[in-house]
Amino acid sequence: MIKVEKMKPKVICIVGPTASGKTGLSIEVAKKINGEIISADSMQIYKGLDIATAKIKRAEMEGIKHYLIDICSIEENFSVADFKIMCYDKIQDIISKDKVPIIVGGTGLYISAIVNDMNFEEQVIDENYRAQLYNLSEKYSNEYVHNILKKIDPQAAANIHSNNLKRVIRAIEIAKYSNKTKSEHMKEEKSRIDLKDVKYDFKIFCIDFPRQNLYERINKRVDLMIKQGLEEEAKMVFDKKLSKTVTCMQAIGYKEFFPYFEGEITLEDATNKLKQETRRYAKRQVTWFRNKLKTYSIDGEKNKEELTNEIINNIC
RNA sequence: GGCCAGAUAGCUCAGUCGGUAGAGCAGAGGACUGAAAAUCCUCGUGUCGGCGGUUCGAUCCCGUCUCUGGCCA
Repeated sequence: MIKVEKMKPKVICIVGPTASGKTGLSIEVAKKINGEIISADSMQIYKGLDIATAKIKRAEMEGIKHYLIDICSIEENFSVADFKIMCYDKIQDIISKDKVPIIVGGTGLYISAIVNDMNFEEQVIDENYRAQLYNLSEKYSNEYVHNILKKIDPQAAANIHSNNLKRVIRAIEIAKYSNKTKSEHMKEEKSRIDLKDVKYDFKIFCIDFPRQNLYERINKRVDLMIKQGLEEEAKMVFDKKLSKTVTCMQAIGYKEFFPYFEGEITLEDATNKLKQETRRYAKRQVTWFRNKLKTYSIDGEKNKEELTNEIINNIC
């Protein structure tokens, strides 16, 4: 008896904390398996944010096609929901060309959205309502807003700490503007994954380093960024005087320089702060990969060729 | 050489009127579904510089030594 099963197309994901060498490795893998690369990086989406985001340069691509880089201007809004739609489109495009999609990036939520086929419905974001909720928290307390959520979605409220205002408010918004609450959405997703009702066969590789080693790489890379002109890029962002809610104001590599531009700290202080923030970010990334994704761990200290072979051996 | 002030967590320091100690920072772990490079939660045992003395008991008092600052020669 031969069991005939329709094979799902394979999609390779290469994840890892910042400065782990994803970019270089992904090029090698793409060359070997006739692949094309989709970036899963919440900041490389934006045009003009180049040095701080360690965006790949044209010359480094070695002819491999890259998608979802430089698709928004700094002032535009972009979210996981947009990413999910676009990324699924690109996956389909690449497969239809008989090539292998390789998703490469460090934004854990973006990877999860793809791998778990998260469902984002059409939704309007009501800035006024959001502001109203923020006002309530200031006027009364975080607990006050948390209590509002408790009434409409107790399960979500139990999962979100009352101080995590951003999340609490979002959960309230979901309940108000969609026909389901947040916890109902999540239940649905879970059952979909349990039924393995996902379109692709995702193979996720995570580049791991001993922490100390990774931190050294980060420190070195920040120094390199400075040499490449990070200060100027940060000044460009600074001079735009954007509101704090604009995405690029959250990127690591700009806001750390602002006190320096204001004359409050030295360049050295700013650089050290930047290194520290990057290290902390890497730690959060590692936590996500470790606990949210089922990854195949590869040792970042091995050379690119070895790693490429390891990946290829594991996808066949 | 003399005088003074220090020496306590990886760092900066607080404190114990004598009952073996705690903040900030650093660091670690965790959460995460439309801002995610964001947002949020949890975690503090260290010969209280060495050696003696006083004391039931010393990180605290006394002596001495070492080291680090400062001042005077």
